[in-house]
Amino acid sequence: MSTELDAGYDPTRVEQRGSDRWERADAFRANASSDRPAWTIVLPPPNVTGALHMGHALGNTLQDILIRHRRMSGYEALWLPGTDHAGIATQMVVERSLREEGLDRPTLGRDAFVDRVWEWKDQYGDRIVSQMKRMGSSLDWSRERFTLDEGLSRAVREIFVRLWEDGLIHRDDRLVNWDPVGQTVLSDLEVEQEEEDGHLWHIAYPVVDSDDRIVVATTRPETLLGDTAVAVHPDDPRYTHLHGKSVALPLTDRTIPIITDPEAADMAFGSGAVKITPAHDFNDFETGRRNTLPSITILDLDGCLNDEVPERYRGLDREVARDRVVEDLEAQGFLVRIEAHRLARGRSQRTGAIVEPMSIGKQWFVRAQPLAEPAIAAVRDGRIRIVPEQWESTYFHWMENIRDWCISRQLWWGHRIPAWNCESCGEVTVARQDPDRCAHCGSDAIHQEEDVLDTWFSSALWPFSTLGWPEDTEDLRRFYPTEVLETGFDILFFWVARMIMMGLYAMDDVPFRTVFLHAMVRDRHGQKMSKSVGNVIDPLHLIDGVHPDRLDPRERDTYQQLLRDFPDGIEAQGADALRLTLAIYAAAGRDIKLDVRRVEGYRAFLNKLWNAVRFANMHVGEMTGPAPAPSGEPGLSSNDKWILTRLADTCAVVERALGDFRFNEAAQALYDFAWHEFCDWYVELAKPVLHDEDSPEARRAAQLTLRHVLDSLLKLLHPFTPFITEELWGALHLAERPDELLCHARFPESSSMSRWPEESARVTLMTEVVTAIRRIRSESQIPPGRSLPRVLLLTANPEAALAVREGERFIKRLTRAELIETGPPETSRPDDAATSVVSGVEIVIPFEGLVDPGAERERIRKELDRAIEDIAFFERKLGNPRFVERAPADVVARDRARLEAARQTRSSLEAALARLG
RNA sequence: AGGCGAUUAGCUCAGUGGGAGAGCACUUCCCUGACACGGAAGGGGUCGGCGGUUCGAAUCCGCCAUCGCCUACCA
Repeated sequence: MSTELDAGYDPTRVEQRGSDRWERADAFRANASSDRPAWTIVLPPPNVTGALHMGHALGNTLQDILIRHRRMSGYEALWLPGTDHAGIATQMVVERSLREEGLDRPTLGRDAFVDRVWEWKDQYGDRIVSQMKRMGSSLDWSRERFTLDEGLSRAVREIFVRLWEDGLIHRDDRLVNWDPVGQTVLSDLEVEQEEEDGHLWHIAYPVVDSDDRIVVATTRPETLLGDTAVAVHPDDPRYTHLHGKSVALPLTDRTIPIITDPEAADMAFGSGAVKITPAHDFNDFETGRRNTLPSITILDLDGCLNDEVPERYRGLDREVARDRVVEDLEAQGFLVRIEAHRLARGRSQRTGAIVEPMSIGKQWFVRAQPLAEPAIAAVRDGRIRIVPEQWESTYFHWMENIRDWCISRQLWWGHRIPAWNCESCGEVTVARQDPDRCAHCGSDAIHQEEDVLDTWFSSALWPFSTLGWPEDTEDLRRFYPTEVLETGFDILFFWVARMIMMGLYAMDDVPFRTVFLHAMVRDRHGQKMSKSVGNVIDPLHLIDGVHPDRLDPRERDTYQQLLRDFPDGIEAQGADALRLTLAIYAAAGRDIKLDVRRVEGYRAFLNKLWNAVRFANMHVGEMTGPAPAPSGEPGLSSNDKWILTRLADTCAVVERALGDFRFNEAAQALYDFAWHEFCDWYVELAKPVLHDEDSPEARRAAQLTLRHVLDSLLKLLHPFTPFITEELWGALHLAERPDELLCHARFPESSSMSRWPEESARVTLMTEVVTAIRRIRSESQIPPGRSLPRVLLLTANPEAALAVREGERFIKRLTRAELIETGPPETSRPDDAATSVVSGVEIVIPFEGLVDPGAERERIRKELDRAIEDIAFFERKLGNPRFVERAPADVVARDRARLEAARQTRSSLEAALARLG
């Protein structure tokens, strides 16, 4: 362990050392058999294919702050990591690499393909894991899990069978969302609605046995080929005469009926008539069911038109077919008009493909409503709290209108559905153990369902499957329910809501007590980060630095905005600076517009902290061991008491803020205390004492205060900036045992800290006097090198008098004053002097050739104007009888005191002006 | 269409009932023995607009404007 600290803070070195030290000590392994209360967070498992992005960085930072705080506060803290197999994403990645080898999935076959995915996972799957370690996340890697590992697969199977047995899983042939690129079904949630510019085509359908035509409008003219009816409202007078008739479907030789349906047709919209395509539209599907219409599927799985349509459209992609259909309609006189129209189109979240509503046979669904009811109750009665609270209404709204969850996916990478279809009797057998024969007829002609389960089905079990469920393990008993679930609001429904449903179903207890939803990280202009926009900020670029020349040319597009803002690249800021930035940005309920320059600002803060510890080390370097509060030290000065009091106040703010997920408030309080109170004032005030060999008691008290404050400060900061604090704490030799680590030290408690309000008030007043003198120096342009031969500090207030007398040597030092004279306001003072008043203390600085009288008159007039404004303000306020009557007594008293002070200031300044002539 | 949120210093943001704050940027001065990733001092805001409640409003309520986000089956 090095005692000597480098002159400058180098995050890269510090963080490497910190990681090594924690890893060697196995510092974050939770002990299930300890007698401390358990406190658990499960890490939202990132995709194995993923790379660390700002959302992860933010989530990891906030979770690590919570878990480190609890670990240091006497809890058995477990933060459990793992990754998610990410069905579609991973399968796509591996298929892409196969294509590069000239292979494809079908030729490889299912088993060989799955083997390839596992190979890929073993090779690349730990990228995100090592990136998370770089963030300083204090995860218990000994408990790392993967959604497809053996234990979790058993949990998935068990829950599937239970749900099936309880009638909560069923099969149905409904319209589902088909992703023609991913070649799989998607749940409603995985489809993103996107508004685009499109058209509305008005098409005339000729009525059979009549010269009449009925005009329908559509955004998708090609689906006309699958129409099986035209619907009108039964009460629509325009169409009464057509009830019961049929139309000849253009471009086909089919005739379809005109039906009446009050739900399908809206009289007020367009022509009031609507074409019905049951096989390719969710509404039309329902209309079809209500009216027992046939359903004609016109698309194949690739999104191309199939043999149900006339020959000239077969095999065309739907987009191409659309153009041809429109052309043909126009040529044949069926096209009435075209309007521009905004429409929402569903796109696959994973592949970006336009999703087609279609039927592809029986799919597996979870009946969501029975599971949702207890999940709603858990939030409503407060067993689960959602932070920020505003998300609760969103949660309730979704849960109360929840729809069945389609869980089958036509993929190979995932948990294969544990269901066997019987060729003999057609029944399905769902079983915990792979069956040999059909449970219904005993036939051995059974084969397992080809589909796998939605990845979110396995992640819904994460809070208990990772702890060993369905086995009754020690971990499960000890660490479930978990405490906090921290994630982005964008997966509130995908994941959080489903975990609540599954946790209550499987464990009969909530999976976590608090849901904390963090904001989205955007670029500095508030734009969502995206590769195509080129405004992505990679957390690792901030941590390790980035130089344009070292960027892969292909990555330049992704990071073009960063390269524009920082043409010379960015220096390594370190994980600590990034974490502190994110913590300070993380005000509840607001998006984060990340400005890289702010990271640099917080890195500067850490450099400041580093140097403060270097300073301390020079003066207390010989001391080792714990640094208890020096409350009873005989030499304890008011300055010492002041900083100890401010420490206690800061600690209280941190405690309250962390308990309430107000990370920004806690971090900001520590920043202000460390820099603007400890470094700016205390260290400067302590310097003369530390150098003073003649007052050993005072010197010792200052040394002990310095150590204690830094010890507490490093502890308080540790959850935010773990690396640098661990390093500095080591350098100050504050450990009880040589192998003790800061991450295991005891977090400070404000309740056990002493406060000295009177001494603190005096020190605060002294600092105000110092600032006032410096202001005169600066505004009167007295060169910094010149000392002030004489300064008078005059006050009628005994406490203020005590403060300036007590602080005399410090005021002298900090303002370069050679002589301080104190006294009552009656004291005679020279005519040629600069004057200022602060907190009832009149500051008089004789010119001695240093100050220009004209400029000083100017300066005093400005200060006088402010005093006069103040007097007017408070006179007006206190002159209002209703204010004096109704405002709280302390507010009135305080304003009276302020008025009195302002009047005194005025008379002092007027007198000073008079003396100047 | 509905719901939620935002609008505070040039930029990015804190601040929820008692005289407007931070970081960065800006101006002046200073390489003083922890730190120039620094120090000292300073300039800059009718807190989106209009009404209301209150002794008192950036803060609570209503309306409007602008911008986001999320839900929704409008052909």
